Amino acid sequence: MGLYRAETYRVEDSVGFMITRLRASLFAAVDREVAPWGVSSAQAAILIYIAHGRGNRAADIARDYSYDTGSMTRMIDRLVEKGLLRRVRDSADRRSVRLELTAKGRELTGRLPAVAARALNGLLKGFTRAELDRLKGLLARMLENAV
Amino acid sequence: MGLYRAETYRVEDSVGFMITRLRASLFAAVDREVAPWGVSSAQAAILIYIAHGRGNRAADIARDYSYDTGSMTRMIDRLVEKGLLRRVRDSADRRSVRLELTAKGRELTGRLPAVAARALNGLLKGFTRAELDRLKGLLARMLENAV
DNA sequence: GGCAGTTTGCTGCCTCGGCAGCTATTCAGG
DNA sequence: CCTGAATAGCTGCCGAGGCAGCAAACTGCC
Repeated sequence: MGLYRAETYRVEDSVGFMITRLRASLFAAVDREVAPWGVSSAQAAILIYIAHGRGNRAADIARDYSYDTGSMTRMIDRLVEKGLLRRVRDSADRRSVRLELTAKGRELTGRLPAVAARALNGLLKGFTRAELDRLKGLLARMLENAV
Repeated sequence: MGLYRAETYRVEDSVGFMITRLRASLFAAVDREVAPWGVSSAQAAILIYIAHGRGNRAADIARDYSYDTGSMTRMIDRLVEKGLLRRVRDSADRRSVRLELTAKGRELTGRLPAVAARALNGLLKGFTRAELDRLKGLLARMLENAV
């Protein structure tokens, strides 16, 4: 019925296994670069999101990244504590908290996309543009199948 | 120089972002199925590894999954506590701990590959064998680039 | 206006995983 | 045989996420 079958299932042959290792390797590469700046790869992703202006409420980020709102609260706690982010209560919808980059946060965030691009390019060494597009197409189809 | 550039970097366009979401979705699907049996997707991966006989020491698993040995210790703690695994000190090399499935562990582990296959097939709906092979080939090349 | 249902964010509790530091054991070279 | 290096596992500490439960605020419908 499907491409994988229980009887022949091998961990090392699983797309899930490969994806898991790739993710770990990618995050580790970014972490190595941004750790001296006092942030982590996960924190960097949040900062980039806000800087790109795709939304600035915790709920926006949680939805787009399909993160848990509880995780978001604590993630923002850490970023606020580091002086990179500011919580501003929304006067129109008093449930919401608007997130704003501080000057320090903006300065740091400017350097982050280059790190992300470098880490990705490291994994994509030897790839042509067409191969990257093919890969993204396949991954996008898997994501559409995901709930 | 590379396929990704800092100036045009967009999170939603990043292979890293896609991989992260796919991994989360896959693990969540497995978790939903195995949670009633009292284990998690991460624990299931360990059990399958041992059942397949590719090694039965904590260090083997840590190396093959590139896990931290401290994480392994605690993971094994949880599996032992659930009565699925047994620690047996190796008499030949007294530093090592051999891991053995209990009867309960063997019984459970027999059902796990089917769950993994089902979850993967869910994400791969609509994929041909050739497309899966192409995807695995691209991911394998990225893994070779990884440290 | 009032009530039900939804959304937003927070909290406690849990698993997962990395890092650094430690002990015990084994191994390799002199 | 002895010393130094490598290996296996354990521990404390931390960040990351999911889940359930909560209060406050908003929305829609009557």
